[in-house]
Amino acid sequence: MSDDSTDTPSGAFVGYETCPVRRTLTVLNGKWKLLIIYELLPAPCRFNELKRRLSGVSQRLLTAQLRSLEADGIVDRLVMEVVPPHVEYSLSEKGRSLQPVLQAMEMWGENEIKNSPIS
Amino acid sequence: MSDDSTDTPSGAFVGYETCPVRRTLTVLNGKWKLLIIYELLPAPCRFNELKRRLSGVSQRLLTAQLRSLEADGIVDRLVMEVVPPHVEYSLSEKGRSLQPVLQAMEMWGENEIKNSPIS
DNA sequence: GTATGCAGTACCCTTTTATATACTAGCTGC
DNA sequence: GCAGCTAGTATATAAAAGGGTACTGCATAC
Repeated sequence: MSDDSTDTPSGAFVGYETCPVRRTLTVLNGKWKLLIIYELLPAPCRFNELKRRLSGVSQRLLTAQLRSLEADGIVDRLVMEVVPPHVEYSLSEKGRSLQPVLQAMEMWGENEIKNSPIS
Repeated sequence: MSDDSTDTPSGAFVGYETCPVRRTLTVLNGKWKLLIIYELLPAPCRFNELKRRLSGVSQRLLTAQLRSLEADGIVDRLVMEVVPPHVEYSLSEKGRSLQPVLQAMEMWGENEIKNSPIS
């Protein structure tokens, strides 16, 4: 693995520095990230409640994706030093600014469900 | 492996039948799918040109994701029986209707690049 | 005759995601 | 005392997705 200037961080698309869509997809790369943001849009949420609402994610993966979103400044993590532990996840301003993306997906999905219902 | 009603197709989110966002994310699940749609938005494109423009995808994966998008009715595949082979990929109406999603991502990415440039 | 382009397929390997379990630490409820 | 709650970490294993490269068959280009 040579460390030349064409290398991109793990999971990043070539050209993510200058292409807006590639940049966005690099940040949102991860199966659960958009869903996490979607669940946090209406209100902050604690870890276990988030896990229940996502129904299907393991705590291992949920932790990893939350940490990644936190590192990218999308999600804020507020730890209250009480017993039992209380950790609240919320969207940063940067995270909330993704709302139009989620909204467009929601609209497209609504149309899809109407036109091609599953059962 | 029991075949009860909670089973979902491979890659699908629990609740994709009724939740619009889960439904959209299920269709768009795949690292290159949104980027493929983005590249096809302005004009149809042939296989190898698409591969060059995506720069980073392997032909194996590009084929697989195009087939999946075709199965979901997002992309149309037009084969011209000539030598050398000429296969043109284009967006269906359903595919073009994803433009607002890409547009929202493009706008978010533009802002990101402006506020946190990489180099 | 060798090189290149097209649109893939076949084979193998690595990374990511999924599942499952055990463990932490203090507090509450029984 | 023991179980259960919180929000994780650690470990192991397995399945799924992603990635690299060689190869095809026919045609044109050199």
